[in-house]
Formats: sequence, structure tokens, C-alpha cells
Amino acid sequence: MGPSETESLLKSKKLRQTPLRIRVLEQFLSKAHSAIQIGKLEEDLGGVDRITLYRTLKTFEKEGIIHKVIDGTQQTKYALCLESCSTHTQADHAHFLCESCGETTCLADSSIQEIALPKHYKINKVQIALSGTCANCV
Amino acid sequence: MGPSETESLLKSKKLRQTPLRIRVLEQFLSKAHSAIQIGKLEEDLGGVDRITLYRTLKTFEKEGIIHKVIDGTQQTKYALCLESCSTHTQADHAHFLCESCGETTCLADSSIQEIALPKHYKINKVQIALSGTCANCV
DNA sequence: TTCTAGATGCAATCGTGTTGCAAATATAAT
DNA sequence: ATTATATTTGCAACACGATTGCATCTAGAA
Repeated sequence: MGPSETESLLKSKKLRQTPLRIRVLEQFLSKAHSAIQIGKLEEDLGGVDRITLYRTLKTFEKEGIIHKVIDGTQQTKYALCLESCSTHTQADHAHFLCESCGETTCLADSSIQEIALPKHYKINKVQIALSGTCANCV
Repeated sequence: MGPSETESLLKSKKLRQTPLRIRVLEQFLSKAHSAIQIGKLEEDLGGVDRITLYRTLKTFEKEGIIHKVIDGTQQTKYALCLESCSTHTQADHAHFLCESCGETTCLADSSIQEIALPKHYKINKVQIALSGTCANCV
């Protein structure tokens, strides 16, 4: 059998294959288009060291495996980077927070229109946080 | 002399005229189109009680005098509500964070285009956080 | 199997924001 | 102006998310 998805992903970033990293990565891969809240991740993994978890997330973020998601809540959430993400272009995708179930979804193909800016402003990044009700909660 | 702007604003919301409320409100009025970070506000006011400050901000927010600003940073920022704000429509204005000076500005007249949503999603609120370089920092 | 840079886990700490409660005070009533 | 009272303040204590320092452990290479 060939290398698992987690294995090749970690290898491509020259990161060591540690048990926690693999488990964390599996969580993200299993919810590719949803953002995961750190506390929830901690619960789901069960009894992991919080500090190590935070460091793992930071490492993944730095390596471009995951990205922070701004959804308008105070909670820190991360989501797996999509292809478009890894190109590090300024045009990010939008995120949708369901006010009913709390789930935050990446809207990969949300084309973002240009926004009029005051004179001499130079834009670098766009973060769009939508909220409302998702399809499951209608 | 007639009533000051702070005085009439507080009165219109049936809030008592306390020294801190007046000073906080003056800060917001003096930076009408910029968001203020709580820690910064605390510094600028000098030696105010943190708890009271937080409660003041919450009160102002509940009364629709100020609103929380999502600018992509982890910091909580507030800005004075504009006319359009007080109508409490779902279409908020966008905010621009300058990555150089850290200033967050309200883009009052940023018309926000519709964003394509997956089927059965119902949108309620749009928060747009732009970042880049502002006119002062070019 | 051994070696070592890198990763982990614990204790301690920091920052932000909150609650409970007694003391103080802004406003309204007298 | 004085009094009454509901609101507001300020302190102590706390809750929670996140971080740092350091000793120990381990994944991967030699």
C-alpha cells in the first residue's frame, strides 16, 4: 500500500510524522470544507496536550497546510487549505457561519467582486464572513 | 450654550451622564470613522477601571451607539455607529485594516455585491474585512 | 543501534473578558 | 437644596484561551 494522504502531506512539508500531527491532520482531511474550532478539536481527539495541539496548529499554519478562519465569532477556527489557498493570492474565499449549528464552511468558489476603496488605499487581502442558516438547518 | 454631542447622545438612549461614559464617547466621536481597540482606549483614557470600561462598551453596543468591528485581527475593536448602521439592516459596511499602522477604518459607502451561496443557504449578515495599506502609509 | 535536531508535556504565566458584591453617584422626587 | 433609589462603579476573584521556558522524549538519519 502506498503512502497515506497524511504521510505524503507531512513529508512534502518536511515535517516529522508524529502521532498527534497525524491525528490532527486526519481531522482536517475528514472535514475538508469546514473550519474546526480548537476546543472542539481537543475534545474530538480526547486527552491531548493542549500546548502541543496549539503548537501543531501553528506549525501547520506556517507551512500552509491550514489557515485561520475569520467567521465573526470570537473563537479561533482553522480549516484545511484548498488548492487556491496555497497559491497565496490575495483573493481569499469566503466563509459561512451557520448561526443555528455553529458550523463554519469554506465557500471555495465564491467569486469575490471588487470593492471600491478610498484613494491611495492598496488592498492585499479580503476576508468575507457570511452568516445565516446553512442547508442542514433550514 | 446648548447640550454637547455626548450629552444629547446619552440622553437619547436614556443613559446616565457619567464621567467615564462621556470620556469614552468623546474618544469615539473624535475618531468617527475609525475603530478603536479596547487596550488602546484604556491607554488613552489613562488609569480607568478595566471592568467598568468593558461594561460601558457593552452598554453602548447594546444601545446601538457603537458596534464591534471584525478586521481579521484577534483584537476586539469598536467603532461609532454610522447612520446606516442604526438602521440595523443586514448589509454592513466593510472595514479596512492597515497592515502598516494597524488602523482600522470603516468604509461607509462600500456597496457590497451579492455573493453566490450554495443551495438552501440563507444569508443574514455580511462582514467584510479588507487589509492592506492605507493612504497615510503609502 | 546510536545520535541529534526537533517535538512533546508539564508548570507557570499572560491577556482578555466576566461575575458577585459592597460602596458610590446620577437622576428624579420632595 | 435635600433625600431617595435605581444605576453605575470599582475591587477581588475568577474563567478561559493562548503562550513561554525548560527538561524529557522521539522520529528519522547516520
